[in-house]
Amino acid sequence: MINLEIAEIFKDIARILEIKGENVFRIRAYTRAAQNIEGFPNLESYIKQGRLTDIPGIGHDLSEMIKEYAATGKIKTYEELKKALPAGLLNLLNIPSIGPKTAKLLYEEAKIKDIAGLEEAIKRGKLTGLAGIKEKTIENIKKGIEILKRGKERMTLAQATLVADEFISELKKMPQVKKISPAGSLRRQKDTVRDIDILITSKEPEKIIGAFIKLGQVRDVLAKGRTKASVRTNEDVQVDCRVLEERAFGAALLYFTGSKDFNIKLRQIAIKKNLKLNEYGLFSAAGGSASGGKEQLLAGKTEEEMFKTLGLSYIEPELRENTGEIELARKGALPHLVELKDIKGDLHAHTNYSDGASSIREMADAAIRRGYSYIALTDHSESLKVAGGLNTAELKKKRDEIAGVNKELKNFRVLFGTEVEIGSTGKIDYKDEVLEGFDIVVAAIHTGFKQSKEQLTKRIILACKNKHVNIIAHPTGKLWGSRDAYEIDFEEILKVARDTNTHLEINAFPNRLDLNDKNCRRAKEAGVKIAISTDSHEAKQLDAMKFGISVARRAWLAPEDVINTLPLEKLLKIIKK
DNA sequence: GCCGTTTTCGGCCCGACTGTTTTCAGTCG
Repeated sequence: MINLEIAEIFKDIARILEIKGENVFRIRAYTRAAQNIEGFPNLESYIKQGRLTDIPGIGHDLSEMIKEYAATGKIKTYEELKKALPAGLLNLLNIPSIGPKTAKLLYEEAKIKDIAGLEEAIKRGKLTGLAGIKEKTIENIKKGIEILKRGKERMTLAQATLVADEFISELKKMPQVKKISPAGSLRRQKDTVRDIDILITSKEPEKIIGAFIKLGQVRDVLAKGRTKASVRTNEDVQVDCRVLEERAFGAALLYFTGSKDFNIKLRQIAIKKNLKLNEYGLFSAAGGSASGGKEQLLAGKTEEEMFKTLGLSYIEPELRENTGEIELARKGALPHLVELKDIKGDLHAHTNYSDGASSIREMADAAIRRGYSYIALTDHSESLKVAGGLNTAELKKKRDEIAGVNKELKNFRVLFGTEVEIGSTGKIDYKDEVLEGFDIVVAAIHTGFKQSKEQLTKRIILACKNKHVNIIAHPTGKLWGSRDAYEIDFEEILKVARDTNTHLEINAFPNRLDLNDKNCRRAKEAGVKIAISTDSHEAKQLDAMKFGISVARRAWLAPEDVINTLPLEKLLKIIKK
């Protein structure tokens, strides 16, 4: 996608400028622009409408570059800059412990042009003698190359939650630990997480840090100080731990939850109010050395008082990305975000009729235990043979069994559903008279991902136009770690979905999380309502709902944006086409 | 290079840890 391509270019430009030792603010501008552009899958429509400078961090120059890339596939400034440095040199910056200064030194003083060259130079002892580089630094570079080569991708939110829970439950056992909380992107509930931050309050930081680096899961200690340490686990996950005093817990939580951009914005607000914001608290600025002015702690214990003192209403962690939430917090106009307890049922789940492991009754019981009042059991349709798609005879049997279960259950309803195939031409694989018999129809693409953007878009649009299709499941087909999203004209699909009263799904299954937060926010803005569903293939998996909620909250969804927050009668009414 | 509820020019977030240094630059988050 064009936005990702341009984001990569801007990141590259930033790195080239870093090595060249350019103005740090100019570098930051490119970095920030890259981050923000990544979040605009619909960049083309912004270009068409001449709205590029509406994107935060995009001003005159960068908007020209974006237009240039869209028109010619190249950015002249970038092509020029690239000539200045060997292509492989930027890769050195991917090595932990090597930053722009070191990369520059290695290139200028040792003629190192890429990682292979660096390894060769280390072997031959060519690095010794370079200014500021001694044994320890060389060791760290070697380790850094190792780490890079083992190259862990980001974890899914579910995996990160698991790792963090493990660490937290171990550390909680220490009597010195007062408060403990995950922070960072995990607390912001991003769909994937690179490393894990854990925040602790205690009067005895050394003891905590000492115990932390000795935990069973820890393989390497990357850094260790009095109040802070970084380790890598046996599974190659980096975990950072930071210990502070209790009176700074709110300030620290705010700071370590981020995002970086959010923090910078908050500090700018503090400065304007003549205050200083750091991880220890919010302070009135020192009155200057002449007055011997002491800075005074105004807030720090809780996040709530931090926000309040900054003149903002409380901003939920999932929103903290500096994409407009701070401005709304200033006006007290933030949306009320959907919560797990708002969910009344699951609208996409499988049973042992197709490829699931649990029976109809087991799925119903599991849903009841979670406080739901309905569940749609949406087994695969006939053409998806690999997943045991149901033929007409099997459908009848399933419908009868559901009717029986519904008779037994009070205040709960099992919906007779299906997940149908959107064929390679957009055709649904059950006939209309069969589709009519379902309470709810979920449609999805499981084959033919390699088709062109136009074809894939057309398939989904045709599915939306089918009068029996209520929900498009996992609309972009992304599978974390194994399959990229297929390309679709999302804006076009949103229009048709809205006009045909078709709903899009947040598939809450941990390696899907599709729609993602950004697409989902676009859907809300376009007036498309969302279903959050787990796609469970076993009763226990209904618990994945919480990850779908995370996506929804990051997408700014309120309960009224989500159809399965509705009671059954209203739900059935609203999905009618 | 971006940006403005003090500004269209002059600012631009802040601190811990490391390794190499005798006071700090580089890296990281």
